[in-house]
Amino acid sequence: METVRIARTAVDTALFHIDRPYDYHIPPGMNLEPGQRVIVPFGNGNRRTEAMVLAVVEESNAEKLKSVIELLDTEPVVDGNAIRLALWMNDRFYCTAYDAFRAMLPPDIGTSRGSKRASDKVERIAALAQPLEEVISYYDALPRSAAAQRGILKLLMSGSIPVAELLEYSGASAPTFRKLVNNGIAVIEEVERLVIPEPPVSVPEITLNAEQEAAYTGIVKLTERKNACCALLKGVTGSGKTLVYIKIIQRVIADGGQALVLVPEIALTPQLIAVFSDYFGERAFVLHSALGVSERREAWRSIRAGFADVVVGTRSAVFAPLERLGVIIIDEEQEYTYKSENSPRYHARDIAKFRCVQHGALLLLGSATPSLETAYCAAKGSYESFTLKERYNKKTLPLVEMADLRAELRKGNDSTISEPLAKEIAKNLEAGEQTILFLNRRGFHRVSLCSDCGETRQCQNCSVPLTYHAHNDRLLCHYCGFSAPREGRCSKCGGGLVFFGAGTQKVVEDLNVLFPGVEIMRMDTDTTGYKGAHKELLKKFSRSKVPVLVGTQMITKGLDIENVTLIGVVAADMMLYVDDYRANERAFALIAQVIGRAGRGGKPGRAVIQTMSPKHPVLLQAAMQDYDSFFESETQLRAAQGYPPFGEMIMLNLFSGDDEVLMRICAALRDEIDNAVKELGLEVRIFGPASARVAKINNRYRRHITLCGKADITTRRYVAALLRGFRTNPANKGVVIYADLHPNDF
DNA sequence: AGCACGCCGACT
DNA sequence: GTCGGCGTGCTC
Repeated sequence: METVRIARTAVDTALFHIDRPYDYHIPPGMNLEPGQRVIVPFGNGNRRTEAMVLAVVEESNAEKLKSVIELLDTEPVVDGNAIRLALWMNDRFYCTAYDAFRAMLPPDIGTSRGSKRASDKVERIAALAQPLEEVISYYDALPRSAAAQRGILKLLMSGSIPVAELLEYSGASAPTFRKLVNNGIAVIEEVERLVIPEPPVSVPEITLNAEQEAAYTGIVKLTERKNACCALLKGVTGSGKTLVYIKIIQRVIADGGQALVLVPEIALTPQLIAVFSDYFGERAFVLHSALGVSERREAWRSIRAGFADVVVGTRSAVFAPLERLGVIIIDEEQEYTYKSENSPRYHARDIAKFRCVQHGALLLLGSATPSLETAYCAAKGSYESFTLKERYNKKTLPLVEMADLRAELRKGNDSTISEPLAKEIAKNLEAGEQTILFLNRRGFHRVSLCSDCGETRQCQNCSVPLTYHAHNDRLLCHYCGFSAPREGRCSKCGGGLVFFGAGTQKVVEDLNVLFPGVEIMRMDTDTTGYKGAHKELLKKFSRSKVPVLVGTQMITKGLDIENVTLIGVVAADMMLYVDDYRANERAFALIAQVIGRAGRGGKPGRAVIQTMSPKHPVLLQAAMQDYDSFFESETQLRAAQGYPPFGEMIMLNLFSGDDEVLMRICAALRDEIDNAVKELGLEVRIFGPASARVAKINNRYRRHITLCGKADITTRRYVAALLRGFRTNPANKGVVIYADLHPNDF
């Protein structure tokens, strides 16, 4: 039987429920390789669609196949490892295979065929224009006097060489070479050239302290194994994690490898970026969102061409096309920015792990407050673990005071600033030292709290706080949908209930009343709208010694100002009592981080934490920066509920313009899932349907159903089949569904 | 999602 | 008789 070569492709417009490899004839004369993009006809109307060639295979019964229309790339834009990664993502993150490729490629890769741009550097390469025998006979026929020509030809016969180098080595003049070209013996080929960057000449030597040295030697041993493995480097800000990173990267490079460094957000880590370019010069590439489309494409091309020793970037940089990966470092690995909220909904850590396995590389996770999942792996020994305890210049822990907001309420103080905090601010104003007030903005939903005992009303099924909804005057659970009428008094002690939700603006107003005439700076997403604003504000705060800075999340990072000796956590409860199983984890990390900012140099730091629950274990643990005991207690809570790391979550998100329809379909879906879970014997709990935290966006209502438990292959296959079936069922018209593994928002 | 095929009502 | 309504079904 006769076989023909066909291209197996991942098609762009194929939506998830019809996504599978599609085969096409390769027209005669077209040279196709896996990893190249093509245009193919797709669907009844044969619409021209982009597709990625996954494989070229021999097929015998290929009569009814359509043909590839056109080749988009002169050479592959992704390699075999990347194709395997994309197929894995397709299986795991409920995205189409093409979605995965899109995430790997620069946004506007365009057609990389023959479109040389003015910005590209062009190099002139000299080559022979005729077969070797012809050249030899020309060479032999040269007169004795033509030494220059002979010199040129000798060099050229051993291979092509840049014109400039040819002239230099042969000692011949440009006109001599020109003559050879005119005689049709040699040619000049213009080749697009990427500038090969040089490492910086003088690299400042790094000296590690004993602790850093121990971590470094341990980690280097892991990279030398050339066997994929994971390690956790635990160390507070200022303990010198970056120095250890640099040393390890230097070592990996010396071994012929490449390093990939991920950071949560480029804008917040300017110092880190600066350090990398100091040490690795032009061989370090930074991929950040501020890069223009063409800059990004150029950087990507240079990296793919092998000119990078180190790539530093945010989440999407995890796909950087490095072929000799020796180590991937994820700094502040617990940060939620590593999870993509759009398809493909991947976590950079998962991608990094997969790539490390492909390359036999080391995955190094760095953090002062690791995610519970990571800490758990380290605790049970599946990750190696290293700790840096000592702080840079031996700074001591700040003195932390708990300000009891219940007492403030009893005193009649309903402002956002408690008396103890006000007193400390006054002290700082007098001493000419600076103060930072931190307010968490995430989760401004209204949680009811008892003003006497500090208790929140928890969901009976999910052990997360119920949130208050004004539209129906009820308390709701965002996990399971449980709802209860709002109570007037605390069920434990009968005390009065208060709701909260304050913004930075209110804090500034209250400060203006307390300290008239004192300059107050505000830093949040409102005041850092444009690019670079964040940096400028920080500079201003540091230079002109503005007495008080009020800010959100963003002040917890990239801030290292000696003169800041007081930190105020304005509303610790707003972090604690969020209806999210990771609330404790986030609260601990944020509070530990922010109070760690107090005091540098000689001056000791102080911190005031304002709360309704001054005895809350998480607050006390954060105040002491005691991660280990936080880990102990939190692990027990998670285990009891089966939440990660003791179970994995898959969230099904559903949208519709019509809430009635959405509710009906969600209820039916839940029944269907219940049955399937029983039938297949899946080890999962089912939550929901519950309305999403932000229940309505752009007039589209959102609800979710969440599976929590063992996300093994059977469960994942079932969810994929469920998604496909949902889309094909006409009863679900008008409702959009997608699935999210390890959602950020549960 | 698109796009075609297909089987019923108001026009030339 | 035929132009076009959008229900149903497939996409190599």
